[in-house]
Amino acid sequence: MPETALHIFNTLSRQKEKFEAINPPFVGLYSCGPTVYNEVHLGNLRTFLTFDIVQRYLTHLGYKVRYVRNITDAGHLTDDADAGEDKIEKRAKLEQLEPMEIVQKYTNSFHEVCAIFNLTPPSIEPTATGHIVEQIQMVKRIIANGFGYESNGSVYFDVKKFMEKHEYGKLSGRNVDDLLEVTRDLSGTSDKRNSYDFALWIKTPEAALQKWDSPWGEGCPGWHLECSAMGTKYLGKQFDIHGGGFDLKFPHHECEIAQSVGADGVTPVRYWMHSNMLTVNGTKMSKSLGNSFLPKELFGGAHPLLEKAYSPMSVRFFMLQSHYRSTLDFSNAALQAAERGFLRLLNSYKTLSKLEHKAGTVDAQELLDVKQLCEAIYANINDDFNTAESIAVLFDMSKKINAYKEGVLSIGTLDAETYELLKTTFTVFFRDILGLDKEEEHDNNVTEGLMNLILELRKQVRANKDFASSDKIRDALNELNIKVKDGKDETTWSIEQ
RNA sequence: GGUCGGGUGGCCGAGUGGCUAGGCAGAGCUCUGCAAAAGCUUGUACAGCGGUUCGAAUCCGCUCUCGACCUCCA
Repeated sequence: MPETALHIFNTLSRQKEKFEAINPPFVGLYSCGPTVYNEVHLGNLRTFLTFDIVQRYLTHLGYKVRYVRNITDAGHLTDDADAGEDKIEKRAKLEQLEPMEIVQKYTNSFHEVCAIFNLTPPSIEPTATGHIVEQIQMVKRIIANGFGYESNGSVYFDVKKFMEKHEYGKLSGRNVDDLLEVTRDLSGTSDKRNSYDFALWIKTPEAALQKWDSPWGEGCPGWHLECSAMGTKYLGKQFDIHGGGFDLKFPHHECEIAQSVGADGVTPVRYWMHSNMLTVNGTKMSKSLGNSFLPKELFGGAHPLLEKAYSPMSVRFFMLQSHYRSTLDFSNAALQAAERGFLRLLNSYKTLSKLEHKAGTVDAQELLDVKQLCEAIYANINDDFNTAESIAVLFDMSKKINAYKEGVLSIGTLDAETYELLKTTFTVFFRDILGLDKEEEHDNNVTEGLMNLILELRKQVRANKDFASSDKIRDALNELNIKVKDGKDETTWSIEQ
């Protein structure tokens, strides 16, 4: 078990804080999900991966995690709160489908990608359209408290009023004076009192495809509102962790805080976590810049900028080799380096599952080394989910494991207990916490049986020094992406991507 | 323009006031029918200029430079 306690970098305080659950053993975790108006790209995935790790590790620590990740299927506008068009609706018109067909289509696709990428599904995946009632109720509470006003069929959050009693801008480090300065010229077209006010409820045009009745007329909820309403509903007025991408800090998350405080008078979240951007040549990956990769393109290799196809787990590993709060630059070279490294780790993982402890002469130094590695890996992940450092320890462990296998180091230098510790720690991190074990689906009994047969035959021809035949077998298998490796005592094989 | 965050060896990428991160690539060796894998050895980097300090790449200041947010964005 971990020596040190989990520390999380809290965006609110801008420093690492010891994690303490509000109601242990329960933990409420909310992460902003996708707006399902088209395919998620790799950058989106990085954020979901970050919170997958959070969820996995907290679960590993024994917490009962309720992980809520929403699906935005209404109210997300293409532009400024009162000027834009609903993204889902825009797409529906483009594809000539019902808005809900768009939502279903891209939700399905999102789920597929998550599964391929080995992301644990959330406990609850609520949708905005499924919580119109809750959102309207929240708007009512905000108005009742004097922080919202109706204007021409829409309802806005009154930031100025709010600031008379509460803080606004703490999370993103913004102050309203600054906001005023850069505000674009709205030339009186806005229904807002102040440019920094944001929409809680938006009046929709007569022809809108998605609209709902409300006390203020037909309309749709503002984008920021769904997270507040659904977070409150499923995790309570105050819950432990809320996460999302860096780019959601402002205005999205800032507005969420204001809404929750405005409606219920309670600061909604203890720890805010923000995962940094995936970049391409140093620039943020984004759909609008046209530099985004779709997971499918990556796994299939079908993208002009890709030199080859990469397996989902290699990509997952690639992302985990950096810290979630740093930007990560995407390139073929980096991806290939990660792939090679990942394969090495995967090999050790497989080796470990077959390795058995044999008693020998216990070496005190070896014992200490291994124990220290097992402690270090926990210390690393406890340090704000530092997966990069954790993986470095995994590589150190991998050296030991390989040495035992090769007989360079006797496995008997460890006592049975310490060996078990090593095995458990490596396996738990590789498979459960980092979620990297998903490569082996193609392994089945038939393949296994066939390979055993082929390698047995090959062993015989090798024994007869008929190397032409043995090489022929190896080359032919290689053509099928099956790599054959002749070890000292036995021949192993693996299917490469 | 405002706010914030970076600039680390050939590449990617952690971290830190003094102790080898790690991966990939490269070089040498061991093993091996060959290949692959594996093992061992090897590399002494922290944008620049000042300052604080016994000691800084790590703290402070300035400069250069890249990026994010301030508008939809994970």
